[in-house]
Amino acid sequence: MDTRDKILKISTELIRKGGYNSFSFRDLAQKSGVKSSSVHYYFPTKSDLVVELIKNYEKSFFEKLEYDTRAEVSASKKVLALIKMYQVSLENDLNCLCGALASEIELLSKKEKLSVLSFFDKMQIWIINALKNQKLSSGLDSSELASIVMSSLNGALVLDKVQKSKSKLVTVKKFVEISF
Amino acid sequence: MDTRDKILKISTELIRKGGYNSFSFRDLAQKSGVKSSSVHYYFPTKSDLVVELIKNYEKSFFEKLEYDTRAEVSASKKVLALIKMYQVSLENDLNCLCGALASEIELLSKKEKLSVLSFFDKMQIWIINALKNQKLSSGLDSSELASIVMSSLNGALVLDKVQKSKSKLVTVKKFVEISF
DNA sequence: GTCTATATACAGATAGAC
DNA sequence: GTCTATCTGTATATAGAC
Repeated sequence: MDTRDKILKISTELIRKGGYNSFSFRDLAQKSGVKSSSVHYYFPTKSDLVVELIKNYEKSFFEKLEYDTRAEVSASKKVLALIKMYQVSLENDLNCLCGALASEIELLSKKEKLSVLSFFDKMQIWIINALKNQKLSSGLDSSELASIVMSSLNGALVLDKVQKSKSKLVTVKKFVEISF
Repeated sequence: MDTRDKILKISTELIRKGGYNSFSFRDLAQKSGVKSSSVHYYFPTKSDLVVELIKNYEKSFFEKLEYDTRAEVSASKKVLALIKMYQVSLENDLNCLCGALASEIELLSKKEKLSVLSFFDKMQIWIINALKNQKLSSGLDSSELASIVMSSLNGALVLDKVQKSKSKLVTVKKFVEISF
């Protein structure tokens, strides 16, 4: 992996652990084996770096999701693949990148905000699409159910990192299994 | 309000907007009309300040919740009062204090972590208790339903601040209304 | 209880050599 | 592409006067 990719990888992980203000160019420099001026060579400002890393995250997130559900037809199996991705995050003690940034959305620049928004809009569309033409046993329509899945998934990941013994992600999984 | 209370109020709001690292003692000083050394007079370290403000938040949060549900007997009405509190947060463009801190839990000191944990443990107990002896139409038991409510509530607040047009909190409300 | 003044460390960012 | 060196500003925190 070249220096640029190392910087992107390291900074993504740091945001997922502690948010936007939890790391500096010096941290990135040290962890990627160069000096901070070299980090600025690739990414003039922190905002440039963050915008790019969100785009990368979005791309690889949905590519993986598409790949993992390429053979699935049932709504439940598709959504379960999404949940699985959150469970992998939890196992690695990582937040969702955009979830972490969303909780400090007011501090972000316009471009950063729009990138975070794009991620969640895509996720919502993906879930709604997965639920299409599916008989739903609850009293919610597919768009509402998508909302609940998305909210609970993002909330559960954050809470499971705090309340280590009570897996809320597992409960979301059960909820999906019995709802559709 | 005296200086100490001002500092607590201001810092709570700042964390709810941008997290632990989004403000400094100088910010607090400026906004409360004193110098930063005076902030240190009340709270020697930032951690001292944060631990105290979490405790205050927890106390007033559950006092309000108890007060708002003092006359309610139905599980649904009780949980709706909790949801209402999140909706008020959203209207004021504020995260849940402990939600904001939870998403950067790894950066916190032991005492801070335990304070955040205490808040969510209390909330979980409160919801489970509200659901006690309630007939549930979904296939989840009361403790599982409490998990879903808690996760979706915390997730929805964060997401609603990003995706302004799609109120996920409203959907959580609808979910609770039809579930019990 | 609030101040001035300061210590020490670190932030984001840039100039210019190699 | 990476470096050294540096600018300017800010961070947490403390000493000591009033």
